[in-house]
Amino acid sequence: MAVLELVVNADMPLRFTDIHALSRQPRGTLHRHLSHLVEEGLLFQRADLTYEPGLRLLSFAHRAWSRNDLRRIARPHLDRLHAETGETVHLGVLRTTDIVYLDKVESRQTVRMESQIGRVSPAYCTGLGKAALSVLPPARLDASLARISYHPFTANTHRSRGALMADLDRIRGRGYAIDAEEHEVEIHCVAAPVSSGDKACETHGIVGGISVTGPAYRVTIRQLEAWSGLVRDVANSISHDAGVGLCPVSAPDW
Amino acid sequence: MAVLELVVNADMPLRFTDIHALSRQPRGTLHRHLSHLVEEGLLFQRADLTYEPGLRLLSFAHRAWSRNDLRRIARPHLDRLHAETGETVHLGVLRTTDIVYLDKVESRQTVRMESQIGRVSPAYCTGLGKAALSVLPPARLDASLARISYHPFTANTHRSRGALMADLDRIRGRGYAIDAEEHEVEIHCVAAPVSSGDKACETHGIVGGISVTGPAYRVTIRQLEAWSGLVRDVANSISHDAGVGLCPVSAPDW
DNA sequence: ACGATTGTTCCGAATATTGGAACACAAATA
DNA sequence: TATTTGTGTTCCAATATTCGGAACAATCGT
Repeated sequence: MAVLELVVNADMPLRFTDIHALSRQPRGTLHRHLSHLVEEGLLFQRADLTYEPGLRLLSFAHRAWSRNDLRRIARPHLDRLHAETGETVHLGVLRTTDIVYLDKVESRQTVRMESQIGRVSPAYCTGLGKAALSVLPPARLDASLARISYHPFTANTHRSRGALMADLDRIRGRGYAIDAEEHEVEIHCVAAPVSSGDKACETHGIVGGISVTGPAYRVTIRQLEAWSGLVRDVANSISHDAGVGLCPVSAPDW
Repeated sequence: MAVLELVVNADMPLRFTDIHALSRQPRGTLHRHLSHLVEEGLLFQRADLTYEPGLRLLSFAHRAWSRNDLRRIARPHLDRLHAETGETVHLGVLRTTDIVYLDKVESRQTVRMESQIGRVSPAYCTGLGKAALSVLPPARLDASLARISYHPFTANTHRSRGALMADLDRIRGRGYAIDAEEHEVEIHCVAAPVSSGDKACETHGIVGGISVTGPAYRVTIRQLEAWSGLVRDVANSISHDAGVGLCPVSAPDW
């Protein structure tokens, strides 16, 4: 898995020696690992002997995405939110320290829609991420915070656990999070947490959020706060629907 | 991997016992496998103890898709083909016996675009699949054909290796494939093969295709044949670009 | 032509996986 | 309430697999 992650996250096809240098595994072992991954279709070996992500990853994701309950439940709400704001709307889910984008409704189709789905962004400096962190039970929050490294993407990015915690307290109080160019410059965002399943359960249970994002020149902080109530309400609707649709012991159909 | 495939391809979250029955592995072994898959984020265990595809699959696919060379190269050509025909255009790649959809340009945005990417369809009864099979070197073609089971999706679906082979011969002769309701009723399609990399190489080298698809009432067989030359030419352009862009020993940038 | 680099194969030693059986818990049944 | 059935989890010795150093080709650079 470490090898797969390494090759997939690279920015270009890697040769055997490149992977060898990065993974620090013995050559014999590494070679066998790569062969297995290629056999399984998780990696693809090109004619020039470089390795790149395999097609099977795509089909896995297609199944994962098209089946996803939260996404299915949230979709009409996202559409509504987009209709009322006119800006880009995201749905994301927390995965330890990162947010994975599950769905998107875009104002203009200039940037291709699916290009964002499956993308991963740090939780501590995005609206979605901070909203999700704010509703995490203490145990899981600690586990996440312990693994964060505070990379300063912009001048506004939180630089310490303390700063993040203070922000999370504010977010818990208001029920929504604001990202004012913390991850990308010229980008503003307002987000609210979505939690599926029973909150009673400390370990399981999906935590995520929805957000409205736009360029800073058009979407001012004032505008974000005007939308904040709406975003929070829509997020609550999704949480509610997700709680209701909580798979009631459904048996497989065979 | 067999367990992962099983859970991902199911139509609903599976319980431990369901997977046990399907996989025929001893309970101890299966339990450990599932635990490992959950640890790795490839599966997710819900509060009701059922298993569903994990989020990590999405992020893997995002990387795989956004980096994919063939897709990047083909995109402008697909746009051109769509502009000239006005119908849905697909790009797909052959994976042993199946076609994996890599990209899509749709006439109307009614059906969501990304819903198809990563989807898998049988090669022997789709235009894309037959086009790809038609340019496969004999060794690889045999390997693929040996693993096909001829499920009759419609009245027009090929039912035997012989029928498929005869069709492939025609396709080789003309340079394009026609799918007249072989996979789905009321759906017509014309496709042409794309082969990236050096054809000299027998084992490596990507084989795929592009297609124009539409409802049978609007896109008649006559219409398909009118488009066939265009589709073939665009496919050749993509093959050419892919051959040129054939990664010339590029070193990683670190 | 020569050494350096790269990809691949081999095989005994070390290790992790296997799977049957026992365990814990719940829900259903008597 | 006692008993049974079903379900998820843990344990551990036998076993099969992986590990990784070293040898082997093939290619590249000079």
